[in-house]
Amino acid sequence: MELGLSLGDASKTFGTFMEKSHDRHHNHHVTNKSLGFCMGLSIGPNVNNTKETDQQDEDHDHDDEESKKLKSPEAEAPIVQLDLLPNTPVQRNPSSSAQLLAFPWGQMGGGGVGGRGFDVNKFPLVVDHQAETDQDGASSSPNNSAASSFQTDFCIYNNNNNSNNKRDFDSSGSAALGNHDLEGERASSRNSDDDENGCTRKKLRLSKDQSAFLEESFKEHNTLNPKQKLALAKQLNLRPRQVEVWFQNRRARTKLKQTEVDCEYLKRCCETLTEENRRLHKELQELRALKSSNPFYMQLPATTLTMCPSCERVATTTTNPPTTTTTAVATTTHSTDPTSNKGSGRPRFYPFSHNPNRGHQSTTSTSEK
DNA sequence: GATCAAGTTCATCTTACATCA
DNA sequence: GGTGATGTAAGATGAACTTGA
Repeated sequence: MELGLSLGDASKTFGTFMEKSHDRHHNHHVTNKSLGFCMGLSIGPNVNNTKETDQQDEDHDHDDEESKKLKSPEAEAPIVQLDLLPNTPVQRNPSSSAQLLAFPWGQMGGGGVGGRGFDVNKFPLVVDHQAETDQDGASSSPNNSAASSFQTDFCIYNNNNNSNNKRDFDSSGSAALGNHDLEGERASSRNSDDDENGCTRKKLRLSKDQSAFLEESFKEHNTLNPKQKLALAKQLNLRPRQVEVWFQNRRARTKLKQTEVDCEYLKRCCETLTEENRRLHKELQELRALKSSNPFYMQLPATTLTMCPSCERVATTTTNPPTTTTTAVATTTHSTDPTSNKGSGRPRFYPFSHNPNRGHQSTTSTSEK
């Protein structure tokens, strides 16, 4: 963890550091020049902070703005590692059809049931054919399977257009290609306009059961090997390509969510440190006033702030004592309270605000020439 | 060649609002 | 004026696609 704190002219002291952090190390940083405050934050990768998700609903209006800023490629660097997957397992309704399913690789319990009892999104002919094609070693690249998926999808829709199809999905999202009528009028009109082959991009909403099942499998493995993908696709009556895309999108959503949580966390860190900086400024002004009123007061050696590598707390290093020749002396107040950094879910992230011994920092941060 | 992340496209859904009978 | 039905635009969501590594 790196932390730089500059009182006074922030740009002089840590400007270079901030630039390097921003450009090269992709560190999140916050600057507040109006306060003469400069801060660089870098958090190690092994910090678990699931508790933060409880707070992310607060201050939502401001979050939108800041989250957009932090969603830049630089800000998306994995500064912190959060586990966004819900720890609590999804409640499984005994009557839910999802429970009738067994994960193909047999790790979710109840294995071996197969797809029995799962009666949504059935593609009786086309899907099986496509799955076989993929199983035979066909590429799952977009150029192959994706294009063919359009054709297969549209073939289904066209076959169903013979009946009076008006609406494909119900509002609850429980679309079932095998049970519900598929989009008819709009699809057919679009297809005739867009593509001479009648193969336009047709989107399908996965049913709740399918999504739930994929979600469960995602909890087990957020990536799939080809065997798992094929088995899952077969069990859900989806094409392997669909399963693959779903997992890709799911990983992207997880990452996006994590970025939002990170943004929220860093925002709170910034607020805390800003408040601390404000307090220190006030204290500095008081000491300056005291010094000016009594010039023989505060005849102390110059002091710089350093970070203790072991406890990552602010330490003071006294250099060049004006009246002696002793070497630099570093003093660090090591807190014996292991809970002194609690409260944020990220230990040691608040070097200031969680230390009850304010005097430790205040007396060491105010020495000036 | 397969896979993945990142970014994008686009169909669909949701919601708020306006209009009309 | 209140109410319900209908239409529409804007935003959100998610499946599918493209590109580059």
